[in-house]
Amino acid sequence: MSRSLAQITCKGRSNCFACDLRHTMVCADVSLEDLVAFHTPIDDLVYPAGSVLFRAGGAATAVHCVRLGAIKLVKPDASGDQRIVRILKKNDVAGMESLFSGINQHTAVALTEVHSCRIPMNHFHNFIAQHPALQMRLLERSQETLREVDSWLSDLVSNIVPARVRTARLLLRLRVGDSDRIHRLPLADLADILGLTQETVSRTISDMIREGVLVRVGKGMASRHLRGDIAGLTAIAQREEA
Amino acid sequence: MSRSLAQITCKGRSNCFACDLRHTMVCADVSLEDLVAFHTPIDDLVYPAGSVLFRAGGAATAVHCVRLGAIKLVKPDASGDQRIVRILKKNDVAGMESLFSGINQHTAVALTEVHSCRIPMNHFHNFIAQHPALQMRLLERSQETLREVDSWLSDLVSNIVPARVRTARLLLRLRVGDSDRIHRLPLADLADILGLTQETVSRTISDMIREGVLVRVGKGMASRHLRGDIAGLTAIAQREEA
DNA sequence: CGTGTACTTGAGTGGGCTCAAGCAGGGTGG
DNA sequence: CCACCCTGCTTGAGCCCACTCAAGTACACG
Repeated sequence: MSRSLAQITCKGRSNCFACDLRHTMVCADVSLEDLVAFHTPIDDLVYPAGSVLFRAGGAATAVHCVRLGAIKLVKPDASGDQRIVRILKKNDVAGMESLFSGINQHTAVALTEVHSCRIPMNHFHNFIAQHPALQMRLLERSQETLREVDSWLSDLVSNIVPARVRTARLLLRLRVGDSDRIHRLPLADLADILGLTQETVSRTISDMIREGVLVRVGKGMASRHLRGDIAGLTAIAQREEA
Repeated sequence: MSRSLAQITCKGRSNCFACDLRHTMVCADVSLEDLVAFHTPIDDLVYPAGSVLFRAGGAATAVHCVRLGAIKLVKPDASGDQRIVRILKKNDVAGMESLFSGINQHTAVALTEVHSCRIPMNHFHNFIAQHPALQMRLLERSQETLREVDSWLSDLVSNIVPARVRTARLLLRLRVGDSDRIHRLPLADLADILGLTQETVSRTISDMIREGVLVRVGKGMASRHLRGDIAGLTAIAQREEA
């Protein structure tokens, strides 16, 4: 089993070696030999926007490493209606939360086209068990996620905080990198994140556009981006009545 | 280093061997010998109700294993005011979220008298590094916490859901075991969890008492318990207009 | 017995929800 | 190319739940 790395071209299968995420993802801290043995059953998949990766309540058969695009994790509340609890981007792993329970906690829906590596759950389990360094990495990641969710809780969904402020906070989190471009999710999604109605979010954003804090980029409704006055948004986000 | 276990009586220090939590906590999956070496620097502490175990933003010097009582984790939001993001009970570990960052994410306040084992952070770190089984356990725990927080998000703080419903859901989570007794936190705490005002929570609970879904136990305000009609509360929690 | 803390209750207001109509753009089929 | 619809968004009118402000009560403690 000592074929050269270059030989590992995988038809329909993922190629961890060519992956630019190699050092930040699951694979990091793992030797190349192990990786060769590991990566065999991993599928390299493409999901169109809107498709469902897995559904809450179903058996968790795999985890997905996101290599491109964004995914929303939706959780049904005690009375049935859905709530977005997290958004996954490049480098995130979907399905980790079912690692031990075996049952999906969330429904995962692709927001954009998504490229992901699908790792069968039992395979993943075995692999983790054999690589302590990986365990630490996953633990660290889990804690990161926890921190993220904590601030969603305190920043985004406090009813005590006015809709306008929370919306500004969310928009700031949807920046692409450090630019002033902002991902424009469908209203329904923004509403499901903030716990507001579509109408309220629409009004709030329209107001901001009128004030010039936000600018529509392009003109069609197809444009999934806004341009934002970051300083202005930040002021609003801190309740400084911009 | 082979003194008998019984000899290890620790003045002011914790005694893991006598601990009834031995098999559910950090210590589980670890050999007794390792434990002897490990437990030396662990302090066995008692915090009175209301005291602060650690403060958000400060350096994380230790983790606390809760052996008795309850702790609230409070997180300051982007504009300064505080929000309760989690409640820790027996068997939970406070401070885990600073394991990698080194900085406390939350302020931890004792809700009741709290008995905890204080494990210095660097010590904890070393110990984890040497015990893979422990890593897996911590990972599992971290995921559990994540699940917990997710349902706080979807069940408790959706503004879309009326205050009455959310309050019922929270009360159900504050049951002691499977009984009909319910921990009665101060109004201010309930409000900070639900993202409501004290007045609203007070009115909601008073209504439930009038309807008989809740019953005050004892009479003084010192009583930190209620008795609840679980079926009734469950109905309300599911929006079935009970 | 007075003071403080926690809770209760009331009156009035307002932010965000509901219901509902209207609009834009982008497909699709004729 | 236009007519059509369909989905996503906007905007308005009215209402109601929960907030605000404020006064009042009950118990706990010194």
